[in-house]
Amino acid sequence: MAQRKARGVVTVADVAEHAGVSPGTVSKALNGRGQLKSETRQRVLASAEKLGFAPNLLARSLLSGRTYTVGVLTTDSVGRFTIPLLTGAEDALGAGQMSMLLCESRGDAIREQHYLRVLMARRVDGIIITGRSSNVRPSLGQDFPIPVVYALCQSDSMEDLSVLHDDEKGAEMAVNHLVETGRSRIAHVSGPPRHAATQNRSRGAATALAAAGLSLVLGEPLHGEWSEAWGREAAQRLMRSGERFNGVFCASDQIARGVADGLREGGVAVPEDVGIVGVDNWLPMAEASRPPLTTIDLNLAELGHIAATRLLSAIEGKDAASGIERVPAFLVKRRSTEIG
Amino acid sequence: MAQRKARGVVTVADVAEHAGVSPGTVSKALNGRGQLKSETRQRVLASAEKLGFAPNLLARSLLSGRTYTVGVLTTDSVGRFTIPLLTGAEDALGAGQMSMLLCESRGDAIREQHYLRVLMARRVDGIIITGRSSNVRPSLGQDFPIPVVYALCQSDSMEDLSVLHDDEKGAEMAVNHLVETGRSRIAHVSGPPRHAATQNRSRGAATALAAAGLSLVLGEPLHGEWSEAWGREAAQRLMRSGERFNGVFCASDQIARGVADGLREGGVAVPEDVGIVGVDNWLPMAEASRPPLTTIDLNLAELGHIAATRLLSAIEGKDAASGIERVPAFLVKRRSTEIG
DNA sequence: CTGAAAGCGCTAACAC
DNA sequence: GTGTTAGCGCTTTCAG
Repeated sequence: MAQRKARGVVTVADVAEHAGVSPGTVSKALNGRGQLKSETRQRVLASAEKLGFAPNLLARSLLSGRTYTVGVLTTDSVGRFTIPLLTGAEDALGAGQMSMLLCESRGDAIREQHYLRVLMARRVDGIIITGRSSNVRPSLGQDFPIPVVYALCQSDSMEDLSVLHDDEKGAEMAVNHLVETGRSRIAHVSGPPRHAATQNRSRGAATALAAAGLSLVLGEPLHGEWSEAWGREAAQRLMRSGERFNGVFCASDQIARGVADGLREGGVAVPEDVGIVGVDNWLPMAEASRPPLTTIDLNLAELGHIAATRLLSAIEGKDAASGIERVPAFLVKRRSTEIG
Repeated sequence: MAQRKARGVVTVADVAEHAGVSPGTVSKALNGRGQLKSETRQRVLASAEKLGFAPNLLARSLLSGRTYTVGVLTTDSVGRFTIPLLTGAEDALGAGQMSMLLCESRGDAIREQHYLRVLMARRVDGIIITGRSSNVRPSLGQDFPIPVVYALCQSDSMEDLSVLHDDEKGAEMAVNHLVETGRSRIAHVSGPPRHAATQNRSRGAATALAAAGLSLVLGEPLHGEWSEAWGREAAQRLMRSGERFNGVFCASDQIARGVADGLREGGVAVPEDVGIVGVDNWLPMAEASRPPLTTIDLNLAELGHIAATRLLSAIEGKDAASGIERVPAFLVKRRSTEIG
């Protein structure tokens, strides 16, 4: 090798020499293992400090078989939904001194295979697979050699653990809140019908309405894109339909904001005439909306935290959970549903 | 160690045995080094394939002194601005088979120190420091043992390389575009005065106006928060000022959107009466705005790509660049400045 | 209580 | 052409 004794790389041997002990002793002193005279331990610690010793984790990992690293593989590119998830995961992992190796496969299967190989070669202790495609994705399989947790996206195998947000219960909370604030004629403006999120939110809305003895204005959800433009168009349709309505549950904050704008510009007062609830608690939308939006927060940071925690358990050989774990959403109240 | 021969961990020794050769030969065959009979090479490759051999990168790194890993340390938490940057960095790194270890220090100096220690212990080949605080941040120092590049945030030492977006030139492009589309009475609605971004954008606007022989409507930029609400308020102020104006350069898309809403609701037509340009090309804002916003894209993915590329050069011992490298912004035209 | 020695998985000299 | 050996930096028996 060209680089012998590269700049400043202090090893246990160096510390040992400086402290006048053997490398084995240094190891014991630094890791608090074995029986050492406390004076020796102090001397070693002092030497280590003085030389600026930083243990080489690679060497340790080679020996222990653990890298204290988890791979995070995002199937689509890192986006708005992945960020809080990463933050939550880091919280859970950081406490266990684990690090995150980040890979974006961008929906490309070839890339995904590549990254999986890389992560295995790097001997990560476990993998979090994430990605927004809230529709089901193929499992890595049961004989994948290390623990895997799916976060925010669902594996097609129930042997795997998928940690998911709770669209359905979230939608129920939204509708219940509209009902509790006195709205009885509720419409539902949603996203593209093929998305799992759309379907789950519609189902939750239906459940809550049924429980309240109500039914959806127009009988059906209105489907469109996840955009403000669609929200505005939906507002037009509602106003033109001739149906009376005093509440709208929107499947995203973008849609909700569009609906709020559409209604206001059509002369309908929010929240006085109509209450609106969105989903996402995406602050730039929810807070900038006129009025600011009451919305369902899907609790993605918590989701990331839980996914990481479950992965850690599996890595440590504890009962590996499986199936689907749903993380409860919560309601954030703002002006769009205020009464009085 | 508890776990001897953990599940499925195939080593060169296993491959060697299976192929009836020595470990050294396996290494040569797999890495295309040395002189081997091609038949032997084939046999080894076949065995490796069959056993599902995946080389342990840790062992290789321990030997070579390189981990093919870079640490990415975000000073504030990962946000909207960090995402494209990460994507760009990954593009550049992935090509070189490097992986990214992600650490969020969240603006906490203790955490930052901790993560730096971790990254050093993991023997990363280099570090990208990023974070949105576009004001200057303290350098890690010249005797930091591995290469460091600052991306999106500026080091206080000119010995370091800071890769930054180009607020000033971007602002010039914005104002020039307004001028080229026939606007001569241009106002500037900006963010908080203490932010570097605010100052740089104002400076660029002033330069471009001076070059066109124009001066700012109201003489001064209007300062407020980075929000739509501020944009709406600024629109009111402009309309009430009695000054004539036909162009507004806004220092963010959020502000620009607020201005567009404020003007429209005040009976001013955009783009017919007034052209608007924003900054960020933040699609959920720029495209949802009515009308959609012409805006300056700060090219953050490219910024990430460049930062990673420069880091790779430094790691490979090439001329380590220093000082400030500005990544050119570009203009994205949408309806808010359309003419005819 | 401390030192010596072996070995994690791999690669690079140097023999043969 | 291929095998053997040594060693990357660390931890962990096992002697002493």
